[in-house]
Amino acid sequence: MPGASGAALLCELAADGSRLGEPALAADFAEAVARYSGPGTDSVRWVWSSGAEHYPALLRAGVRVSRCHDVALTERLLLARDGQAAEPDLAGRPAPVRPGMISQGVLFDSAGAEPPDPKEALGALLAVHAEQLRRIADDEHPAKFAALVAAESAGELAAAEMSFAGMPWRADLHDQLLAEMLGPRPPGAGLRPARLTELTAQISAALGGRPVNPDSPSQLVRALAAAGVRVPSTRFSVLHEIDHPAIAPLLEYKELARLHAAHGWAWLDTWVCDGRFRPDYVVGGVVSGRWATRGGGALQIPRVLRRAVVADPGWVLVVADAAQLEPRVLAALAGDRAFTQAAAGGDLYEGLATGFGGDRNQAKKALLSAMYGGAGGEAGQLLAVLRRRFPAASGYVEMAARAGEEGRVVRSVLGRTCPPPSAAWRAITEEAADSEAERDPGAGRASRARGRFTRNFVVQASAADWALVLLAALRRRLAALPGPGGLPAWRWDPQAPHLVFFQHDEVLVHCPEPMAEAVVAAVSEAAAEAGRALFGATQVRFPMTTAVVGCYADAK
DNA sequence: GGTCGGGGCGCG
DNA sequence: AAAGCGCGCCCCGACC
Repeated sequence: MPGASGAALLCELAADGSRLGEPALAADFAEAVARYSGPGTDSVRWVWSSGAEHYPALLRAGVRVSRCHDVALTERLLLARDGQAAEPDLAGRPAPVRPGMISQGVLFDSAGAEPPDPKEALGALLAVHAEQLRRIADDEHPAKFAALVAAESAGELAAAEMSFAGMPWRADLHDQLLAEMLGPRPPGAGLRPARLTELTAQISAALGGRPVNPDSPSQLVRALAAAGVRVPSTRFSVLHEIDHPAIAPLLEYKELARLHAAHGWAWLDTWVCDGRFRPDYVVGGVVSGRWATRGGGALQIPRVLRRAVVADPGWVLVVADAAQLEPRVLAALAGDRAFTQAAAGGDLYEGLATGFGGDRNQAKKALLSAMYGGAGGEAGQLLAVLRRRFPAASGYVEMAARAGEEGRVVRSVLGRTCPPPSAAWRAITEEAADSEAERDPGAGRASRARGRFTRNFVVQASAADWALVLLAALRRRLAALPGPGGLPAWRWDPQAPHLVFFQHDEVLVHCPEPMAEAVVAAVSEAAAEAGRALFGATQVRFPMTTAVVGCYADAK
């Protein structure tokens, strides 16, 4: 850590969170962590206010930790469980922060604003931590909730390490791809690439010659109407049905303009440095427990740009994604026998298809409708089939939907809890009405919308639980592989395999080519471990599709 | 000059 | 009658 601010106040704790001995001042936190990391210290778990705040500096000092309890992330899980989900009040003020939380911790930084007394800050942190352990033990399912806390905390470690390592990214290939599609890089920042200018001219010409800004949906709707084409919107699904000379250049424009705006040269300049893209992950940033990222659109990288993700010379990428994760999770959650049978094989939808006259596509559509709350078109009929053939699975999501419609909360398999309904939702849905006819139609709409949310939450959040446990298990197994440099596990080893990307149900490991086989094995062991951690002895399998490639685009 | 909601679309 | 979940990000255009 830079300068004089790398000091830390440390205190050993017992398993119940009580102090063992007096706090000790360490002049160099990284060195202190290293001291606690020798052989026989596998069970050490660092308790700190926030890994996001403290771990990157350790990594820069070449030190990694294997386990931690992240007080900030844990507090958020507990608050959500106890129905205290943050909701901005009418004045837009942020939710209150509990004393001793978040900003104060094991570490103090003399460079910052007037620091709190370190001993007091440490005392507050320890008190919150001990209280968290009690609250976890009080959970309806303490072991599962503790597993969730451990996985969330490990996720923060993995996130910091992935940002530190960075995803290999060839700026030269990215630039080449952009040039092929858009024309050469424009000389100035605000200038449009040649191809977009050409397409804009073609669109305007096809619509009668008056200039039209293809980025403006309202201008497009008007210009199309003037040309005799009436459209309710300008989205792709609407436009691509239409037969008109303006449509082809317009659709091409939309695709390219988006690429240019979201992941074009400006993105490259901002986000890729020294051959690495370093996303800023927000662990648990989505209510379902999925991660988000801050800037960089790391979880929306267009598939075409995977060409630019290339392993270093002598290295490979192990690309692993969970096959049909959400339906498998539903099968295990519901314990549906027939469904579980289908999920015991390789292709889940194929296994379900017998229930739908052998039509795999129909089976898939029915399942997605059940998980998302779709009801329109043929979905209704397919859902009826699903209900008959797989009663426990559809019953499970129907129950979740009903809970949501009634304003209750639902939980993932490890106990992540969805937010309670907003005050506005309650006001709309609880409005008294003398008869169904007088009821505000908005009430039914809001109620059903929340039902779709909770219906999906139980599946999406449980799938996120699974992926998080997978990530934590894989991280641990990778660290245990004998590294080529022979460094101990507590040292960050740039020569060893490491996670570089995580996207909901997919992970990338960058590793020396000779170690690829060991990494692939670690992935499948981690997947099996995640299945056991969530569901015990279920028959449902959670297979990973794994590819060892030089370039991300060559996976699957 | 800024903020903010909507349209649209990338990813899962 | 409404009409499939979760995000982040871009641009536009209305508004202050």
